[in-house]
Amino acid sequence: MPNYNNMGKNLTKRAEDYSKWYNELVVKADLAENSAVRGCMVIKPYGYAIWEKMQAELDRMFKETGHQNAYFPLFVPKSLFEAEEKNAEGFAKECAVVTHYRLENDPDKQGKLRVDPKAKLEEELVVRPTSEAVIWNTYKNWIQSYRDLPILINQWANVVRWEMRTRLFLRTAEFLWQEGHTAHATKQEALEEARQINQVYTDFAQNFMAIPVIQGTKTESERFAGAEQTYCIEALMQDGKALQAGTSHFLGQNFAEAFDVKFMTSEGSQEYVWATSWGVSTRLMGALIMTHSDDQGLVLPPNLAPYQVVIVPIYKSDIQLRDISSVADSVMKSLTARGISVKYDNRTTQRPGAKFAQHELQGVPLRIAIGPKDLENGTVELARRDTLTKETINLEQIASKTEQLISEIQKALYANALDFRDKHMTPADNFEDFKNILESKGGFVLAHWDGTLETEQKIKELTKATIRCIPMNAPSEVGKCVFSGALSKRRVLFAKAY
RNA sequence: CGGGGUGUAGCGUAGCCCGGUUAUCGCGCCGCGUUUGGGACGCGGAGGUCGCAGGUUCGAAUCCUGCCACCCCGACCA
Repeated sequence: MPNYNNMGKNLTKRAEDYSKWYNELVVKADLAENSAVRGCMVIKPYGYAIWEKMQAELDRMFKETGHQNAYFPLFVPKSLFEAEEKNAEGFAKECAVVTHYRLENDPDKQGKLRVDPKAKLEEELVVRPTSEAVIWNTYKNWIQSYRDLPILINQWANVVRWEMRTRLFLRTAEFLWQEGHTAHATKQEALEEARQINQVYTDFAQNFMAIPVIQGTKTESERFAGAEQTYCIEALMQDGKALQAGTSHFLGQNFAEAFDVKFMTSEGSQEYVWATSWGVSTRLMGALIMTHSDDQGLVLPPNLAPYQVVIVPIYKSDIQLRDISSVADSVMKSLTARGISVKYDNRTTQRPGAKFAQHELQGVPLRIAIGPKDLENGTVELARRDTLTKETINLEQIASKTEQLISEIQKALYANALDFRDKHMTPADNFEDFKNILESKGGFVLAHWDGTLETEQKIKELTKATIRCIPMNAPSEVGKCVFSGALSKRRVLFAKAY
């Protein structure tokens, strides 16, 4: 059993120890914990149930846009991995590599095993940090003609990136994600695919997770290794730091050239195919936690909650519990009939106060309490997690009221997060202001940039802020670079980032 | 991999500088009873190779050396 004592109460959200707050929240809300394996995490059942909700919705959206799921190997032979140079270079420093395939008894240490030196692999296997290499090597055999295109495939998988420093959900050595890999006959079609997925991610984040995001493109230095253009969505966390929440890449013909994937056009000529890849990961759960949580714990948008409503009985005797349970049962039936997910928490081992605290910590959107008074009056108590307010309503109203509140909460969470985000999106027209804003209130800073790598790096050096994206729908506006003073056509989005 | 910090029961900790009975306290856990509309209370109980390995000493959680793990800051990154 998790230790719920003093949970919530201890979570104080101060900027300087935000990471501690965040880590505690994750562990205490029973979502995940550090594993004994370096840099990896254990996703616990409640956390995984949230991930499953996300998967289901994304999967639905991908299929609606014509994609299919498939699965490719975990291991990438080194020679395949290095085929696309930029990509290989970009990931080289963080690869786990399999070099042997057998252990044997250690002759020097009783009962211990050692790697069998005779079992060295001819060619090392890289544990995929991403699957472009294996997939393109496979696509090569699938594509001959323009009639074979497009290929629109998504894979749900785990990947490994041997990061120096890890952080629950945000940056773990192994993480779960989906990665889409598509092949197209024309550049235009591939570009449209990358943009379409960016829009899918945006809709998902905003409508489903209630996380407002800014759509944009990455600067060259922040682009995915091997991509010609990277589209992204950027979200703002409550501590004023930005988080990249999802990316889709237009890969040009780089991978097609590297893996020799050609097709014959309807005119009979040979051409390289055009590619995209895109992904979101369990990092999105980090975004969820850091966007909506408060000092009482997690706050879940109803769309993502493993159960949207919890019913807590309050009773003195077994007979009372029986009566309450029969009311709870009919409430559950009427809610379930409307597609609302409900859990009846009739554990006899916890008292009501402890249950209230636990469900708040776990972010259950609505709580219904039924006690002796309610039995007498034909009422129930309905409490909202997001506002922490309670009201007593008549039993007959419960289903309609609950349904209404669920959609209200979903909207309210988005509206609140959007309000916070907008209040932390500040224009800056000179470097002094720029620095001050980053120091004092944080968040996104909208500033003119001269478009050079030097300026981008210099600003990063001086302020730790990076260009999160060049916003997609930004109006063009003539101005001067906040750092160099050179001419600029539009503002870009700066922030300190995770 | 560089800088800083921390390892004592499931969790959080006191003790360490200045070595000395049976290692402190809270939570949690187990039993019994009373409780149950916001994290219950009483009584009783279990639980520890003080991160690991050496060394100094009559004696080490405490001092010394080495190693390991974790956390924070940097570099890197979904």
